[in-house]
Amino acid sequence: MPELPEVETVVRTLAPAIAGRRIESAQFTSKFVTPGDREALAANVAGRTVRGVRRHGKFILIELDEGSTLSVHLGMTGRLLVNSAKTAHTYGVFRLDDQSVLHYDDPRQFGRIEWSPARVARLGPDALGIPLEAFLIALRKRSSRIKPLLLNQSFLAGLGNIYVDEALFRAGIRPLAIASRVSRKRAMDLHAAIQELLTLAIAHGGSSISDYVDADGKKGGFQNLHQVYGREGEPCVRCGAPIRKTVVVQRGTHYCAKCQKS
DNA sequence: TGGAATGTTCGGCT
DNA sequence: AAGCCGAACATTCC
Repeated sequence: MPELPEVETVVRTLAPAIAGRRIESAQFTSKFVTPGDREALAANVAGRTVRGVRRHGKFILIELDEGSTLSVHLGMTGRLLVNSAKTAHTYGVFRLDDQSVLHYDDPRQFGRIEWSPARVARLGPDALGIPLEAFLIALRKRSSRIKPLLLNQSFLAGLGNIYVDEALFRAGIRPLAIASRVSRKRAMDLHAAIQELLTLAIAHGGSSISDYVDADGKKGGFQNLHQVYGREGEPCVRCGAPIRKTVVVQRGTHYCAKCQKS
């Protein structure tokens, strides 16, 4: 479910529901989602008050008392839902002091709920708001292919498979182009494309491809505005040529062979 | 039935 | 040493 726009939408819908609330109790029931001592984690969370909810890349950071932070990564199919019905894949339950309940659901269990994990510290700058110059300098230093690089969360945090394909299309760059060899002009276009794309996607509540919903259970609408992702064989919105689909680093990759250059 | 799905990590190799 | 690649994690859906 989750790339930066979806995670941001979850944060925005979650924050008003839980900020200022005291967590009466927590319960975790998946050894994958909550590795290690689940009961200790639950005990640590219980009794604390939610000071705020933030995001870095695809991580949701729930700030608790005394500067402590609970991090939630939604993986592929994770959901944080306020006052939803429990399902067969509910692996986290938070009871709040206003009698509301926050559920963490995740069929594939690729998501993680952890206490200030080290991997948050290893994240690169957030994709939304990275300064142009910093982006240009970082790109010039890398000899790897542009798509894998943009998917690398320690390089840039927040983009995933959908938004990388969409951003590269908007900037006219092939997914396999070498990062350091992208012209300054196209690199500037890519930076602008990423900012515009993420901003627009957030305004539409994110993309609901299969089962993404926000904390209130509402779907996003940005999937209707995708220009290449999920449009294999359909005409390019710019030139009319059919959108192609290949595999790059084990991920489905969509692009227009005519509009995107190496 | 096999393959693909919005993600990340790890081991092995170069 | 850094970077690339494939496999693995668990489940659902077509």
